[in-house]
Amino acid sequence: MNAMTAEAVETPAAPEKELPVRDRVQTQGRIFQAGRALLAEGGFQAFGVNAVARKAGCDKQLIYRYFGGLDGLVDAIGEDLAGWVMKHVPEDQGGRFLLTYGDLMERLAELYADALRADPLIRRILVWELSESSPHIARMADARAKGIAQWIERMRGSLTPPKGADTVALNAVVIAAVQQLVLAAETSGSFAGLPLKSQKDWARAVSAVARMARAAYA
Amino acid sequence: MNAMTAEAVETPAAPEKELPVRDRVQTQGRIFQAGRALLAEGGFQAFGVNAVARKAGCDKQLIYRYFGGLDGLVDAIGEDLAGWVMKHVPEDQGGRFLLTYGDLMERLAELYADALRADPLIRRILVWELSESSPHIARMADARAKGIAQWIERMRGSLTPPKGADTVALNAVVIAAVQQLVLAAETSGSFAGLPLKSQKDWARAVSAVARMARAAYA
DNA sequence: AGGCCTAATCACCATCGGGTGACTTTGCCG
DNA sequence: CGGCAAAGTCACCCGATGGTGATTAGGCCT
Repeated sequence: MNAMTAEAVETPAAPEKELPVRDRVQTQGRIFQAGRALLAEGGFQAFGVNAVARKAGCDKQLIYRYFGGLDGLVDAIGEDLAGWVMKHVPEDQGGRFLLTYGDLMERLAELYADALRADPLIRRILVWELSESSPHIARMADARAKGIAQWIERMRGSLTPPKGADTVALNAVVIAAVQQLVLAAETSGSFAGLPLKSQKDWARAVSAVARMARAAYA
Repeated sequence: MNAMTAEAVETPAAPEKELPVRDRVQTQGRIFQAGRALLAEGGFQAFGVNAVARKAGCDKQLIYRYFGGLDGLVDAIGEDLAGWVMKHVPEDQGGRFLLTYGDLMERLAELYADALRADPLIRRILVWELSESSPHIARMADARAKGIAQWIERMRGSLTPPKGADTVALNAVVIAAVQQLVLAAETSGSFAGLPLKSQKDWARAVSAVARMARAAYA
């Protein structure tokens, strides 16, 4: 600090030093975003106190102070993602009329695939959910399941499924297929011989899901 | 060591000490099995040189000597699992006739679900594949994809799919749905509101997949 | 100016991870 | 018996991790 008296005055424009902000909410925000980014980029493996602090450009102690540790940070991120389905899956019907329950399922597959493919963070969290079972994760999964259910409820409108169709199970299957395909695509770029890279690949995959969903309700 | 002269002779029956085996192949086997078990129980997170050595009851150095490190061990395990699909999915038709392509897909879903549910190790590896992409993992995934393709080829016999059906994509979707459901069941016990615990739950889920698969080929 | 609250950092701890070189034991073979 | 190669163990190194107590530095208010 005393070195600034003589020579540092020659560079008054604060060259690189990114001085600490000394603003609690802003620092909280930086930590939060660092956590999100880290999770989105490297998954839960790259997620740790030290890594987050490094990325946020502050001391890890602050993570404990402001979030009560990693668990608290995860909770905060999870809470922020609670309404993810509603936020990221549009409610309109994209100009189409949903005349049948099959139409609805087809649209669900499309939208869900698009939403997942557009959001790295949620993909990582989905994988995380498969890797271990902790309270936070369970809560997040639960919130998402409820969100999906609500979304379907809203989109359904007055449509009624054919008698004898197990809509809960069929919904789950459609969602499961889409989800697995998207997750697998990230690391391997294909699944069971089906390439999943280009936009055309995805059109093909979604079309297959749609065909099955539609047929199941015919 | 010199303490054995006077007092240790009173316990000649080797009470607890599990002396080292000094048999290379057997020790290799113990390491191998320890790796498998560790992977099956705790997933790739619990998998490490120290953990394997601990479980195998030997020094970790031997892992480097006999397998060339963790990577080598993973390769060995992966190689052993190469023909997994063929080994664990029966070839017969369980007394049924597969009259249509839809029958085939339904049977595929059933068998694949059973096989996955019966094998913790393969489930962990599947999750691992979603979590990161390393050469080993890629090789394992590839081998499995080929195995599935071969199995279908064999089961198919002389059945021909309807014209206009994208069999590769439809296969992938069925496999994807089953896989996601099985993996999700392990940690959360349900998926998108569909419970996946009891045998009845599974019958319901597989039935939904089967209905969709069958319908898609109708 | 002095004091005070608090944001932020520093220094440190124990632990565990992967990895390596030197060492000891054992059985076998001439 | 002597010795030698193989099986196995020990003792380290290094870096990174989660976690904590003490300390510094900055703004604000009287």
